[in-house]
Amino acid sequence: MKRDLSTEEKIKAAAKKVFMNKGFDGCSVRDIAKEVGSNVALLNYYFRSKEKLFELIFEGAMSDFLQSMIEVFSSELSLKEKTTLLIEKEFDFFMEHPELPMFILQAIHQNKGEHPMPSHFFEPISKTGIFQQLEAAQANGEMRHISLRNVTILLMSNVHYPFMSKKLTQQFHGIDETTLQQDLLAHKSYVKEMLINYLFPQNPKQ
Amino acid sequence: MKRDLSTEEKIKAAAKKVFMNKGFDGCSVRDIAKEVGSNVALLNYYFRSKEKLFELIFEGAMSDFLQSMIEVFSSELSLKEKTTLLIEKEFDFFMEHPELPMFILQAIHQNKGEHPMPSHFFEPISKTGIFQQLEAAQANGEMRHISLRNVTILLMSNVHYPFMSKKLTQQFHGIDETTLQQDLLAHKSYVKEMLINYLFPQNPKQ
DNA sequence: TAAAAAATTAAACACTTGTTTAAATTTTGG
DNA sequence: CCAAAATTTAAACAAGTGTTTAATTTTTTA
Repeated sequence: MKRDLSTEEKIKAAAKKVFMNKGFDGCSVRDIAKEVGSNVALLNYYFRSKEKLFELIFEGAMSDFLQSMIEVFSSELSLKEKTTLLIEKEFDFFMEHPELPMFILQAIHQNKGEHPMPSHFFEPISKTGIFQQLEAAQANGEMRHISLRNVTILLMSNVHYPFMSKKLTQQFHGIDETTLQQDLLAHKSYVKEMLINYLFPQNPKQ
Repeated sequence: MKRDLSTEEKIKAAAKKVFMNKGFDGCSVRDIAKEVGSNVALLNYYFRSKEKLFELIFEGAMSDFLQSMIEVFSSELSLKEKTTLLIEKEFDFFMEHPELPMFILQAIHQNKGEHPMPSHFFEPISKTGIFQQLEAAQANGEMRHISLRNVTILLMSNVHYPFMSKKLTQQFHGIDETTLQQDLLAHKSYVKEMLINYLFPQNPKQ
């Protein structure tokens, strides 16, 4: 009765790897089976279908994707400190998992897998009280008056995109992985300085 | 002997639409044929294969993608003015073609289509003399000392990403297309102010 | 207008797709 | 140890894939 989970986990790991590299449409279940080193039917034995397997991988990825956000927002820091820490943490995380932003955005863009989204992912973040803190900081004069949504766009743009565009950047400038890695580290500190200066100006406007 | 180009163009238009929406792997040639309202064999009659057709679409998209850059760089303006103008133009362009950034980055990410890239796209930009202008502006003290590559990453992040993440943003915040459109317009002016302030500071560092 | 060329089609090709079936193997529990 | 359950496999399934062929229709041109 007791089932050995190692096979199930091996399939998930293989599926994650293949899905990340080729996308849902870009791979077949046989590609994944080959990566596992087993039969195709085994995938449907553990997970009911290719789609269900993908949804599982997607949810895990999404969870990782939002992890730093919740961690940082839950801490007892000023908004300025939280912003710095968030950029720091997200950057370090995506340095280790550079494929994640593209995977997430592509899946959502093409509506692969069921995305509960609205409340399912929004609520945990809302519960950290970050929104109230933002309003308070803006009322304070500590922070520039920008909507939460626009702050989000600014942050995500500067943190996610550089990893999504890795290949484009490499091909465009004709540089190798190591050089790009250095550029990304430089980008991190630029973004920290630029965003902090902009969002928390010395002489706040309005 | 004179061939009517309208069919060929109709196929290209349909292919562009379908490829943009579903990606190379996400669609079949029959999907495209259905969009055209014709037979599958016709696609291979005009273009030799699905892949060749995709490469054509990709190259056109890439050309559009870099168009504003070359236009602005070729003008007779200061670097600061060029930066403002570039953000302005790219934004307006992507407002009209929001799917483009995701299409390009996804194609490159998954190595769909042959990407000549290195010189083929880099050279025309290099020929505008923008690199010399950048070095001069930095020697001047007019501009912050940031490598060309990092300037590129900063600009692209803030201009491309917001369009790539449209669906994510909408689902995340639970907003409709019109509201997002307004956010994007706001983002444009934020980015202009933020980037200009950062790249061309009043009291330049170093 | 009639022969030649071009455009369009339906049908078939060989192959891959995700999934299912049923048999074989391994593991488990009494 | 041995039946029962769980796991793994090979094989087959129907449907979909990109591409090609050959026939048909339309257009061109002389």
